[in-house]
Amino acid sequence: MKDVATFAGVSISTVSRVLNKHYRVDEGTRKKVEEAISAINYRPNLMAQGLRSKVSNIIGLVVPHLMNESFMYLVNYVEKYAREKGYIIVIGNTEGEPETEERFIDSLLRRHVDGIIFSRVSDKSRILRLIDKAKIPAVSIDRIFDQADLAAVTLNNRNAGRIAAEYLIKLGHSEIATITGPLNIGLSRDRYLGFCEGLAASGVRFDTDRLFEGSFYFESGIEAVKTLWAAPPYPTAIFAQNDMMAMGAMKELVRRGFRIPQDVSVLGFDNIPASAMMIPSLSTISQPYEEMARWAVDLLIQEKAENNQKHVILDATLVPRETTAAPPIGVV
Amino acid sequence: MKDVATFAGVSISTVSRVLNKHYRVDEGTRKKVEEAISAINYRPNLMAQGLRSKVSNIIGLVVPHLMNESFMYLVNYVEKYAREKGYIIVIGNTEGEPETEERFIDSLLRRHVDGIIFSRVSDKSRILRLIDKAKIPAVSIDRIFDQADLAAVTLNNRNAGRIAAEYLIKLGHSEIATITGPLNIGLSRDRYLGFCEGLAASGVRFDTDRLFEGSFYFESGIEAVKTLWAAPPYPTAIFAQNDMMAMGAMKELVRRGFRIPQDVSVLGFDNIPASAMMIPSLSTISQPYEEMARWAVDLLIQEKAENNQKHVILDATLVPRETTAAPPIGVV
DNA sequence: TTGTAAGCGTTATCAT
DNA sequence: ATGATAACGCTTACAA
Repeated sequence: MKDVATFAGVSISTVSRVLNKHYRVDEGTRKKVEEAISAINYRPNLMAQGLRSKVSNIIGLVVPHLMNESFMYLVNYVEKYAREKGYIIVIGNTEGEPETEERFIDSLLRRHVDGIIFSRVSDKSRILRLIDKAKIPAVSIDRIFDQADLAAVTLNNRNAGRIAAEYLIKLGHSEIATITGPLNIGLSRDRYLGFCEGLAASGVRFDTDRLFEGSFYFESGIEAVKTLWAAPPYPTAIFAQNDMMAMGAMKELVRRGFRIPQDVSVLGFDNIPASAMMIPSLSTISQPYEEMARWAVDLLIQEKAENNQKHVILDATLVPRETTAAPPIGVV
Repeated sequence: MKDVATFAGVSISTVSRVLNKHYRVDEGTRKKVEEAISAINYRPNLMAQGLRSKVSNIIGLVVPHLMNESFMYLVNYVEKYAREKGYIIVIGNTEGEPETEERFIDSLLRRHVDGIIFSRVSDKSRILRLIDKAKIPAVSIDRIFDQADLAAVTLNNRNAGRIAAEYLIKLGHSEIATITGPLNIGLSRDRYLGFCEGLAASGVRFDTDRLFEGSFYFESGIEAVKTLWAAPPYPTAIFAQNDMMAMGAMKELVRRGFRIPQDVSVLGFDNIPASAMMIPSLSTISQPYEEMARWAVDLLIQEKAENNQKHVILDATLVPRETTAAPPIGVV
């Protein structure tokens, strides 16, 4: 910068002023400085800028997993919208470990990032307190925190569960099983709750024999079918709270000789890319990932100005494909 | 930091000294300073540290796509190893656009990141010159650049192609088709070349009628089968250069009434999570993503010290699953 | 409109 | 062993 100044025959403050627009600078000197800048090929040092002006143009993104399609969607779209707004993303995979989580957040705070977006932070983590104390804007995805005044964007999981139940019932099913995520996670409980409500609304009673608490992993879909299909009467449809478990269920159902969807209908959740590639392609409930990411970024940026607690709830949509159909005749 | 100093009754240089170990500081004062630090809950400002000491502990990771399982693997493992080494990752999705690419690299340089890892940078991009001029350590994944003295880690794609051919031949196939990636990409050509060599080594001649140049997307797998199965004699096996195209091919083959693997064997490439979940599960060639990421990070860090051109070539491995079997009797 | 100078929070070079 | 102090590259009153 000093070089630019001497090259252009002005002081460094003038250089700074042409760099930061909205300063009144003589057209002539502006020209000279701009020429000097491109002649020297000067690039401002963002660390120094950040140190002085207290903005880093960095957003931290904290996720519990990376090898998982739904988080991949999140990372993809958050990066995209952040980039459009002039921010860069530093990403932290906490691997579910509260300690890793804390270390990462601490690193973000020491770097004075402009904001933090996190998804499914662990229950026992103290990061809320850290963030609160640092007074850094933050947005939570997939989970609401009453205590902190923290923006959040979540899916209407309860309604999504209803949608699943209503769809399966409309197809004619009444013997419906479900594989949930871990029930100590709020969104699993919500989806389950909505699912039961949806059944009840049509007068179908749900028996907990038809419930399997999974782990969101492929294998638990297999386990679920082993348990739920242990003895007749068999369900004619199954709703899994994510696509990977649905695929596990399909795998085991096919292994046992059931045809999908003629004998059993399978409905997933998440609409991961693989769901469209399955044979038959998997019917599923789709989350509006792109919209969620956009809201997260917008809330983060806006929150800096206003500071009002905001909570955005978005709705899931049904994506009917090939794994769902009417139940076999004579079974109902 | 000033606060810590006054609290402990010492000067800020002493505080700095206890922060940066390997300085000789009196045990007593060290104690006092450490107490002050935790009393005030002081956290060093990494921006200031970076400005002064010229290290940021940031690694930039540049990829052309994010919504793609193989890049997801890369991001996951690079983040993991970088974290273990004390670095954070800022991620940039260039979406294949040279301009986005350049803007991102420029932003990294202005932030004085400690290194840049990039995968499949576009041909016409000028980022090599940018990186070279900035003298920032960088490593390229999936591609070698002769011009720049740049570390690289690549897959032995040629050998991977051979492995595919040899496996299919060993199963008894001789009518083998292949779906490549875009042939203007080096790794597609290498896989194709190795594949042909593998066939030739067993005296099987490859006819370009059996070649379909795909795009690495699902749809091009479907297109490939439409073209390759337009008229008899039909291939009894097909090797796709990634799993998504293999799945597309499966989809279309099943639609046409072929059984997999009884009528047609399908072999993919990448070993994405979905490949194990397919029904039948997809045989594939696996890339050592974790090892590649570890090498990339190691090369980046080490390169700072030494500065010798390094190039690591890793080998793929066969993952036989359910979509490959002997060809149907009477066809051979 | 432009220049001077102080300061952002560190580290490193001097002295002491 | 510790303390002043300059410097890193930038922004911003304040002065001119």
